[in-house]
Order: sequence, then structure tokens, then C-alpha cells
Amino acid sequence: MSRILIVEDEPQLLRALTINLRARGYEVKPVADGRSALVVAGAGEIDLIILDLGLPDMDGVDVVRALRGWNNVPVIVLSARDAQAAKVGALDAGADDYVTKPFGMDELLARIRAALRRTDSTNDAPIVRTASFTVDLSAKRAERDGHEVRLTPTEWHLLELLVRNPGKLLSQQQLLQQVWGPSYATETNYLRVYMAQLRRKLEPNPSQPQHLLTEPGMGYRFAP
Amino acid sequence: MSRILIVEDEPQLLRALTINLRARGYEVKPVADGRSALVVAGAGEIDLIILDLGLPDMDGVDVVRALRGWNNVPVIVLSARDAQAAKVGALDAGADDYVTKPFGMDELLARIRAALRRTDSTNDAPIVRTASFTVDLSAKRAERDGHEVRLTPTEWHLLELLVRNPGKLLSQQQLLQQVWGPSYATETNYLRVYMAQLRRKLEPNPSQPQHLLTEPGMGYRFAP
DNA sequence: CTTGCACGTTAGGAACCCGTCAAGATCGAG
DNA sequence: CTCGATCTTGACGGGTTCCTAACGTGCAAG
Repeated sequence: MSRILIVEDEPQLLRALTINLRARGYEVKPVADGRSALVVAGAGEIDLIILDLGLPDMDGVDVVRALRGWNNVPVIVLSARDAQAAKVGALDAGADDYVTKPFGMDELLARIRAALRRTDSTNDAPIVRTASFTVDLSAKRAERDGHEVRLTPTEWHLLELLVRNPGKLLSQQQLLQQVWGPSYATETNYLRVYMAQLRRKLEPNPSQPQHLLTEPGMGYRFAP
Repeated sequence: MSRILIVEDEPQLLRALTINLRARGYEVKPVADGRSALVVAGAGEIDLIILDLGLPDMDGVDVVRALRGWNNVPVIVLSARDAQAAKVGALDAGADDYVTKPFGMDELLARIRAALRRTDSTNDAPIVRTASFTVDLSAKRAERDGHEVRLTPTEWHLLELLVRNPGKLLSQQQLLQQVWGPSYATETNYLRVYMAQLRRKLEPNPSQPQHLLTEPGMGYRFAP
């Protein structure tokens, strides 16, 4: 069964969550602050993290960011009802889902199942094909019409994000923060330039893209 | 069977409701003021609360607000016909639905069933389907008759709020504040414009909407 | 019937976003 | 140091979205 790391400073809630998840057959590691969370996560063997944003020692968003530096384990964030901004920040930093307090145990369990299901399915499809090009994620190669296409590191990073989330809309902030880092969230210029380059290299008709799509005002989407 | 807390200061009505609901098999806790309501609710084991806004000791809106601090049990508000403002306030504070006095027992029972059903249904499906359209919240995609429908950021934001609270009535203030920000709470014009656009894009017959419903004077509701 | 109110509908200009291009700036290899 | 590749930055035109105000409609009260 899956191993879950719970990071929550309220002892009552931490205990309740631990008991409930153990009762469902999960293996649970409860910790009460961000530092311990990073240590335990660093030790590996964790399939999912449940993280309260309101921690005593660190900003929860920083915890997510630190994790994302070397790990892609799914993170579900817990946040107070009024902490809208922190929630958004955590998602941008790479959290997978969020639950607003107060929440029902059923809802949390459902989101845990969903998150675990997601990682199961995404890891075993390293080659993505479309009508006009092919991307091999494990070999880091892209092909078009049988010829290999050379991509720069930045181009590759951006393409990988899009292709790993087929059909899903990725916001500009999400993309910018993942590719360029947290402080570049407003440099939408970069996105325009690099999306144009990817299209020029991969799309048959770059001015009418069929797979690397723009959703005005919202972000970009890869259509398989 | 479900446990219902009734908060009502008129003894006659309290008694009538209690008898009626018990006859339907619900377990009922009748109380006559706000303070007792919070105590009983705090003890837990309550699946739904029916709350009269005209209480002797506390403003009903404050009761809702206090509840929402630590609990997300559904709340149905009872209000006199002329207490329009209080009703809206209660919805903004987090109430789920309202019934105007005088009301029929059938109507109240129907709303009770709806509210209980809502919490039962495991909320893990980020894909919402109706007879005429489909909304995928995680991919940020909307479909109608198999075709994708393009929504602008504002349209999407509004639709997402409605769809994430199926069956629940969202007041105009709630919607305006969430989508446009706290200072736009009175610009009801925006809502009319954007609701019309959503209906035009999603409803088969926009002038007779079946899923994006108006509650005159109160707000809007998404009916699955 | 008149009046007032809330909602639906429409349209146009302002503000914003995106694709494109090209010229520096930076970096690493030889 | 020189050179090429890559990344950053700024500017512009065209398209989309948003805001705003006006008008139309249905309903209920007087």
C-alpha cells in the first residue's frame, strides 16, 4: 500500500488524519513542521505528501518549491478558507491539488486516490506521438517527419511540461515558474518567444498550430 | 439515517418540524437559540442544519459564520419573506440553501434530500457532466455536443465557481467578489452579461436555461 | 394601466494579450 | 580570445477580451 507523509502542525488534526488514513490501509508518516517534512521526504520511500500551508517554521509554498527541486511526488495542500493567495502560490510551485479547511474526510480520501492514480498512469508513457511529431521523454529526443529535431534545453523543458500533461491547460505562471524559476512568473514574453520556436520546429504550419495551442488569457495546452 | 439539527425560536414551528422530520426517519435535535445550536453542532454527529435567521439571541448570519470556522456541514436557512438582506448575508457567509417562510413541508424535505445527497456524492470527479455539456475542471475544458467550447478567463472563472458547488445557490455578491474582487460586489451588471454568455455557449436553448439557473433577487445556481 | 425593479441582450471602444521579429547579452567550446 | 549557440529584451501590429451603457422584457405592486 502507498506511503503518505502528513505535514500538519495542529496536533489534533494530525492525529485524526493519521488514524483515518492508517485505517484505510495507508502507511503514514506524521510530522509537524516543514523541516522534518523535507528530511523525511529526502529519505525517499514516499508516494504522496499532504501538506498544511500554515506551518510554524516555514512557508508551505517554500516547502513545495524545495520538494520540486529534486522530487515529483504528488503534493496535496491543506489551506484555510481565506488563504486563497497561498493556495494559488502552492499550486504554482508545483502542488498537485488542494483541499480547503474545513474539509470532509471523504473528500480528502478521494483526492488522495486521484493523486495516486495519476502518478501511476503518467509514469509509463514516455513516448508521445502526434500526427506531425514524436517526443521520447526518456531519451530526450524529438522527431518530425522521421528526422530528429534539435531542441535547446529551455525549449525541451517547456515541451516536456506540456507533453507530460496532454490535454491539460497549463497556466502561464505554472509554465514560467517551472521552466525559469519562481521569480519569473510575470515574464510572459519568454513564453511567447519559446512557444513560437517550438511551433516553428515541430508544427507543420506554425501560424496555425494543431498541437501546441494557445488559450488566450489562460495559458497553453498540448493536444495529442 | 441522517441527523438534523433544527434551530427555530417559534415553539410551534419547531415542534411541527421535529415531528415531521422524525416521521420521515430522520434523527432530529431541536434547539431554540443560536448558542445552543453552536454547542450541539460542536459536539459533532450532525449531518445537516436547518437554521431560522430570526433568533432571539444571535444574528443568524453570525451563527453560519461561526459554524463555517470549523465545520462544513450543509446549512439550510429559513427566513421571513421580507428578510431579503439577511438571507443574502447568510448565503455569503456560507449557507447552502434557503427556504422562505411560509413554506411547504414538501419543499423543505426536497431541499434536505438535495443537501444530503450533495455531501454524500464523493466529490472526486473533476469532470462534471450534464445533459447538454461537460466541464473538465482539471484540464480546464468545456464541451458541448462533442465539440470543445472556448471560454474566456472570466467566463471560466464564473463557470468553475458554479460547477464546483452543484445545486448550491451562490449569491450575486459571492460570485462578484470571487471573480472580480471584493470591490465589485455591486456590479450586478457584469454577472448578467457573463451569465448570458455562458448560457449562449453551453445551453441548448439559452433563453430557457436548464443548468445555469437564475434565482431572482438572490443569485445563481448550477443544476447538474 | 402605470410604475418600478430585476434580469436579459446587444454593441462598440478601451485595454490587454499574443505572435513575430531582430538586436544585444551571455555562455561555453575550442 | 573568438566564434557560435542560446537566452534575454524591447517594440510593433493584429486580434481577443473586458468593461460599460443603453435598451428590451417580464413580473409584481400600487
